[in-house]
Amino acid sequence: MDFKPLPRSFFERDTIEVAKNLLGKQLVRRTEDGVMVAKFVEVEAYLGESDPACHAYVGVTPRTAVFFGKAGVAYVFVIYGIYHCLNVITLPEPQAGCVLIRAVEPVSGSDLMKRNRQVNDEISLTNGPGKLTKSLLLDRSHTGIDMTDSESGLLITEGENSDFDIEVTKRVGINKAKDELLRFYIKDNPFVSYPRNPGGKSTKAASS
DNA sequence: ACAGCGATTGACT
DNA sequence: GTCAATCGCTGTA
Repeated sequence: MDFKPLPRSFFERDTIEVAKNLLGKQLVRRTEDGVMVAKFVEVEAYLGESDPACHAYVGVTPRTAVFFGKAGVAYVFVIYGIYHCLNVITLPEPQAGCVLIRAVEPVSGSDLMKRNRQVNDEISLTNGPGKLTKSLLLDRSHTGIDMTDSESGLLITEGENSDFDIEVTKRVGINKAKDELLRFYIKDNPFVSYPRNPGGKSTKAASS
């Protein structure tokens, strides 16, 4: 199976722009057991050194070095010692920023995802940041993978359509900069995680 | 070396 | 609605 990844220039833009434009695009995950494809339906923007909620707020450390490198690279971290969260690095080097992938919708390979996560329910397969990483077999070892490389085991491609509304709300589960409206998701998509729309606004999908 | 904490989830009252 | 699981990262010593 051959996939054409989005170019690095797509990710070398303002983090909010990248976040909104990632909705509807597709994540391709290749493993020894098969290929899984999923559509981005919910994301959050983390704005780098100026954003108290962003890991890169503390500057360059062993963990955050990847933020200051190339855009389009994966950053996966462990949360609560149990779950993993997938992010995509944004902005031209050496600026820091990332987009957290909070939910995706399976496009193909959901049988493999079910096996990876030991569940049968389609919705609960990928409707949360810790759930989708388990379904797609992602962990810290994937930090640094270039998702603009067609040979990569993890890459991002164009989506099927961009005909949807985008809703905007506060980010979920954080204690710093909690009022910033930096969570974006596809309106009415069943794979979007809780909470649905706590005082959010709706806008038309941005093209590209 | 070690204490405190966290971009979550699932189980339980 | 509440709460615990569990460990990598960071700051402090």
